[in-house]
Amino acid sequence: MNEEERQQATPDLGPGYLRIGELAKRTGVSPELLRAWEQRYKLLQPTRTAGGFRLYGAADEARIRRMQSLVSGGLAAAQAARLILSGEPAPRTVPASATILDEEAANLTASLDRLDEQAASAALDRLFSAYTVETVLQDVVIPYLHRLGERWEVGEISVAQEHFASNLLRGRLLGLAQGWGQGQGPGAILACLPGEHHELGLLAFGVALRRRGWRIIYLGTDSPIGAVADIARSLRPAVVVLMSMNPDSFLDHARQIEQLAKQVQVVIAGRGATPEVARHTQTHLLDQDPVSAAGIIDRDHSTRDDDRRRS
Amino acid sequence: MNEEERQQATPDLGPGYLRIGELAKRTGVSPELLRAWEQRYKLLQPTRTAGGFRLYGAADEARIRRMQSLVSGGLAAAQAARLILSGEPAPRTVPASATILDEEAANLTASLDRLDEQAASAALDRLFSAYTVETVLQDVVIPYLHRLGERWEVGEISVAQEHFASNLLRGRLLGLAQGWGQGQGPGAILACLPGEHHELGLLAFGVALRRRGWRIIYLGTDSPIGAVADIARSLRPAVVVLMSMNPDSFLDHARQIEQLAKQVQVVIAGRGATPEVARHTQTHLLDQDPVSAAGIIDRDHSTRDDDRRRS
Amino acid sequence: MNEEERQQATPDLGPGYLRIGELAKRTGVSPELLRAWEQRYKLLQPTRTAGGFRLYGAADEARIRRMQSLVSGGLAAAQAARLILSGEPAPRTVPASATILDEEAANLTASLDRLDEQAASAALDRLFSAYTVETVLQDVVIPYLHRLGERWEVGEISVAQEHFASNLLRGRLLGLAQGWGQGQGPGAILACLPGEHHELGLLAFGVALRRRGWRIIYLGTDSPIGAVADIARSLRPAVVVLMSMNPDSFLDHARQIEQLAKQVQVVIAGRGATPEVARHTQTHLLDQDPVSAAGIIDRDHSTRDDDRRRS
DNA sequence: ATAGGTTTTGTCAAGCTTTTGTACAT
DNA sequence: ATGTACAAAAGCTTGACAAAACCTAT
Repeated sequence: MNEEERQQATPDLGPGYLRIGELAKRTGVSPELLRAWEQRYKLLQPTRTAGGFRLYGAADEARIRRMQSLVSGGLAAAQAARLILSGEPAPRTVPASATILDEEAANLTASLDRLDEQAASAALDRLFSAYTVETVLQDVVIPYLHRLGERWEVGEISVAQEHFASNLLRGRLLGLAQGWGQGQGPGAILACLPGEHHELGLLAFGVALRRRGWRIIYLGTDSPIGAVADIARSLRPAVVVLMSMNPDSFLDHARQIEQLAKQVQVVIAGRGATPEVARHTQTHLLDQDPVSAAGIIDRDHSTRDDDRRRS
Repeated sequence: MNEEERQQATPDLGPGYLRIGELAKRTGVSPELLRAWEQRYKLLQPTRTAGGFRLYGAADEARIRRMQSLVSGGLAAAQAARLILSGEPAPRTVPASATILDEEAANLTASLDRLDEQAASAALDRLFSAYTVETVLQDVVIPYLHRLGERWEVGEISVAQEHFASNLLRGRLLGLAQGWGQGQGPGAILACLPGEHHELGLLAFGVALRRRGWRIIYLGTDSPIGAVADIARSLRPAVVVLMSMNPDSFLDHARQIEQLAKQVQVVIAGRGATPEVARHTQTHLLDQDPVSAAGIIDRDHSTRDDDRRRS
Repeated sequence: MNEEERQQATPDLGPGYLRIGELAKRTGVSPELLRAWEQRYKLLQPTRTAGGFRLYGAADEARIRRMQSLVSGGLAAAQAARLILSGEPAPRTVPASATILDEEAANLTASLDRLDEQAASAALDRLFSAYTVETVLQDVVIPYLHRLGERWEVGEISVAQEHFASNLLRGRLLGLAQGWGQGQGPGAILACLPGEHHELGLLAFGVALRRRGWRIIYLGTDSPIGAVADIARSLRPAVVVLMSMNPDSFLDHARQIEQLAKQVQVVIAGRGATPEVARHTQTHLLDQDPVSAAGIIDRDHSTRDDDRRRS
């Protein structure tokens, strides 16, 4: 049974539709205990079938969940029941959490390794709800990608695992990227050089930059310089970021890049972006991790802006 | 047989065209069970051939599928049938192929009603990953909050349910709000007037405004005007937004608000923000839903900005 | 009288006047059965020669073909005949109010062309909130992608526009894909062959298949067959889908694919998947649009499942 | 928690009828 | 060509049954 069906099956009206077994399965409270709570505290008053079976409704389910949360919060069952029946709001308990970061990071690695999408997504959810996007990217995602590359090179990991993990992370990053073209902030065009198909780092960079209020125009993998230049001319972004893992990629298109750099600020990134390449192409070099890089670009731009205003 | 032919073969009108074997093949429910459901629950009322063979129509097929979904969702057959028969006033209503938006929205409501945090979070996850933040806020969250309020007034919903839902949604909105003070965009100070404890609308507004690149300084519920004014003086935001559900709240602090409005653009929002209040306090009125409101504020600000540049 | 003579003996009484034997040969329905249908259901009312021979026209042939299609679609003969005689033109599933659909589709195209992320996202939101996922994919996204390809070939569109649009759509599809590895349904491994970097079609297929309850393991672009095989061995999916736009891609790996096809059902798709390739590699061919293809795979699997259970 | 009894629900079987494609005699 | 016959396939009704789920009470 999949989740949607189960949820569909819970209409929020009327007399009661769930038999005790299903209610038990849904809430995790045993049928015996459900009957006990009914008898002892009158917590529930299910309707009955002609034959005598109990039938519970959505309100009953809510009451049970409330009961669970109160009891697990330390209240005695009788008190919890009284509280619920009196209609008082619950004192909410806040589960405090300590250093989940490393734990969840390990979790994520393990989940991705065994192609368990659900577990990996859950781990990412927990991470994103406990830490800032920047922290998760910088301390979990990027390091993970590095290790993924290394493990792949050593043959510790199959291509399939690598693909699976990349695709899942790409999906999450694109989720964070949603709407990153909106707004009034400075614009940035992001592109991978022709032949380059690794885009996760660039995506992470884009997300981090967006978080600082920038407007992102994302061209993605394998983008011809000419196309980037066209767009740059019409959109006049504050910066163009070109990424490649291979230095030769940059050198092969050195002339075009240099040309582009005369019209707009061009920044090069990725393992292929070396000081030498930057010198050759008259561009700026970005060799930090994506999140720091976004910080630097942002700072740079604002100070330059400030200077302009001052003068 | 290909798909089109099969669909062609299922006209959705009239007396019925499928014999029991074919219906069984299509739905995966055995002929015996189909007859049992008919006899026991009157779930189907097929027409008959002269010789007595049952003939089913598309509506019957839909009913069977609904039945399957409910039963696989844990309902007992009798209850599932009752539900289907009760919820079907029109002979031919919409087949359950609703869009994900409606489906998940209904899902969210049901989950929140029965205090099922996990299911509610999952529904929100699906919504946020399938739709823009703006759409989810405008078409799901805000309408839900309205209905929540109405249902609460009518007593259709318990205090616990209302608290549960509010807290969960607040958590999600705060998640979206993460890092919203960063960046270079125009700043906005958001605050609820003293005594005002409803902040969800204001949060949604903040999120929408952030998505347009603004920098949000959020003071939250029950904020003294003096504190707002202090911060406004030091941070010089482009706009200050004051919210309250109660007109008197505004009027009680009219003088302070008017004073504040002389130093910075002040906008009032919430059900308590009436044209009269705006006139009294020399402020601007924002009476749309939070997402549209954010759009208006943003547009206003950029045009004013443009004008300034032009002049 | 031999065949030729018989035909010669049939003077042109006008276009399309057929005697029963010829009609039988054309439609594959035996003369006896044709007469039976005429008598029992009045399905046909052929004119007669002076000697009493039946003469059928084109309309009769059409009726027979319709009858065949309906019957092979599961209808009983009597019902099929009734349907045909009732004179309705095949109640096809009509796309609801095609106007909004087309309008928003045009909107989407325009937005994407001018790199307006916000507008494009909004258009997609409206589409997804008004129509089924299947409808939007089949009637908007897939056609759009086709046109995109064509326009790109003709040079009507810049590479940058193509990249931008692809990335945005990919983001949305991945959003819909969220959680698609979960659940209990049959599993499918999806991969593009080595060298193939177009994945949007495959993503759409995955989304559609997920909507039917399948569990998706997505390997994405440029996946070595070896990796696919590894995973297939350990996960034992119900089907493996390989996609490529280039027939040579398939042929280059024909041996590996054939090997894989011995262990698990392999289906090939994409423009490169030709009947010839399928024969060569002992795989099944999928040449419909992604959404229909998902339907076919799903039906195939359930019927095969049924058969197995029955035997 | 267990024991002993009841309800619910899917499945099966027996004996008979209808439907439908095909065969045969005139 | 016609009309009738026939047999396989598919269906109908009634009745029964057993596993699963549920009840009460100890």
